[in-house]
Amino acid sequence: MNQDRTAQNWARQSIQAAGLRATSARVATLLVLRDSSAPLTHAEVSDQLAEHEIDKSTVFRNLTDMVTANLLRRSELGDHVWRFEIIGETEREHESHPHFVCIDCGTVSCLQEIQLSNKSKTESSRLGQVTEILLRGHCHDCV
Amino acid sequence: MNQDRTAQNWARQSIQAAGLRATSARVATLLVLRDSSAPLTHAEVSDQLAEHEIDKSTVFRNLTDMVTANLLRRSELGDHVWRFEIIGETEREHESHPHFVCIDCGTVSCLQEIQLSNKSKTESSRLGQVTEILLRGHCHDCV
DNA sequence: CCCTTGATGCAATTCAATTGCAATAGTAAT
DNA sequence: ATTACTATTGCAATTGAATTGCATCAAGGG
Repeated sequence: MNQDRTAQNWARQSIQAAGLRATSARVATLLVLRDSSAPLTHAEVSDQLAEHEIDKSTVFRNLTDMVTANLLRRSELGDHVWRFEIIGETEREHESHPHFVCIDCGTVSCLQEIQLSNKSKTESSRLGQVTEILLRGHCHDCV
Repeated sequence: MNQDRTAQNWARQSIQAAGLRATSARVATLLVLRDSSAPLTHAEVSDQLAEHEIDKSTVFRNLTDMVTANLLRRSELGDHVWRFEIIGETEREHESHPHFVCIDCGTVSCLQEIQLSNKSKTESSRLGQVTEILLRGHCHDCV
């Protein structure tokens, strides 16, 4: 209970800090994702929030709003379903570090510094300006 | 013309070798993908085949059939759209080359070889086995 | 407490993906 | 070349997630 109160305050503050109104639907959404160890699909979040009688279109809009506000990350694991997960406080600042996504469990890991070899840098710069590097594969827990 | 004939024979043989009937729709589909320097979406393939009066559901079924038959690779590059590309003869089916996706116009390009620096390789291998590398950014046309 | 404006619920819509089925066409056998 | 078998096709219809319109509601600054 006290725990819940603390968590709610945290959620409330996070949401407001991101410039959004701290509605009960958003607080509930954020807490669901906070308590999940893996990214959740829109449907999974919706299911969990159904008991709170929150409409799925509201869930959808809130998820995308919070992605825009940089509270959540939306990722695609290769199965054509969007998944959402909390972006940790510490990583929120530098948004452009490389990520490793496990295509089995969906876990997203942040890499400190990924460098391309010089040759690869040359080749990719011919195409454009690279702003994001994403590695996909199987994490050690899933292999 | 002679060129076309040769290409058609190649397509025909590839399809039959994969255990499928070499229908004109499949030959045309395979040639479209063969002549593309980047993976194409189902819609893009369909558009190109519209002049041959091939139905989009046929295109869809053929694409997935050829994926199953290991002639094509279906991949998801983070924008929630399936793309299809030829699996090169020399490529093993589980390996894929890196892609560059323009986050403005959505254009996808294939890269020959992207190498991570040694340090980065070490760091990523700590997390798991990397099977796919994806670069995102702004292509020259969009900057 | 009021007011403004963002957020919500519900219904409706969009759009790609997918399926059912009768007609058609590719292949191997004759 | 003809036949027979069945995979494949075209078309229409369906599915289902994603998305929007709009009237109503509520968060939070003043």
